[in-house]
Amino acid sequence: MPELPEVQTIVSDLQEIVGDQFTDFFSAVPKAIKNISALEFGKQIKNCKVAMVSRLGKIILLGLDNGKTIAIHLKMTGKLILVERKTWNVEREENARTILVRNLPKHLHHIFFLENKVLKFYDVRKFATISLLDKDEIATIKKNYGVDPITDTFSPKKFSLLLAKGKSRKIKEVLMNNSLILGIGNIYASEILFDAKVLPSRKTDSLTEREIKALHFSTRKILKKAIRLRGTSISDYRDAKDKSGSFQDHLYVYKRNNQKCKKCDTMISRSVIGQRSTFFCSNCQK
DNA sequence: CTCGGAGCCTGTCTGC
DNA sequence: TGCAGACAGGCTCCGA
Repeated sequence: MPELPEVQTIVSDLQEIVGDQFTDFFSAVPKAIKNISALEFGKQIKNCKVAMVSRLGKIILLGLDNGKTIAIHLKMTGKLILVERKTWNVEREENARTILVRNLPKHLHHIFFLENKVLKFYDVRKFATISLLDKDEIATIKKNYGVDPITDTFSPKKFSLLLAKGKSRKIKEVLMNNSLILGIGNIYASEILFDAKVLPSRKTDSLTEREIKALHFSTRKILKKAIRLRGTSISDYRDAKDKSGSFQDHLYVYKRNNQKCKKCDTMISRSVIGQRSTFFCSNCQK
């Protein structure tokens, strides 16, 4: 579901829980908790304060005051919704738990109770994961991860080097490869390629200097615009306040196959690259 | 090593 | 109306 702009939006919303303290944790789908049992996870985070909320690629990181970090990956359909604690209209934890467990809404799989807030974790397809990591484990993930495209480290020169590492693979696969560039998923890959006027099936080693520059520029432009618009809500993405983003109104190609290109009236095409649907304008993109 | 394909899950939509 | 099949925002694992 969420790509970099959506995760970034959620991370901004979650700044509200910095300084707040976990009081309880409930999981209806314990399998989603990866490196530890749900019970142990709950025990370990109990009474910990949230020291910081950040993002590593598409992974949401809740840094705790005991040095550990809760790492949440929303995958396709994960949703984090933050509500005021008083919304539950109960005074005691036990009451909240009982009421919740008895009337658990569909797809609400995990609940983080904090002193002032409740963080609800929904996930239709059960792909999303939660882990509790120490500093070394975070470092290992970082080591295998590429560059974050909205940071200054992502220079045109750096981008060229990454493309060279991508060898003769298709440009869309390289854009979506997290060991090279972080956070670009299926929606933004198609949109970036349209903006840069490059066909998704082009091999990286066939790209001209000018096209590489355009791709670098469009990557930042599209991602930043999407962050400004608080993400793309195609079906079920919502931010942590349960509101839709609005980038879906600015899509040029994604899921617009058999509709006219907004720039040249050519029909938008769909193909499959790396098992993923790919959308492009065969006239605008070369 | 790289690559393509299956798999994880559930829901929705399409076409027969 | 029913039902099978395709498809969905991500990523990992497996075998060739």
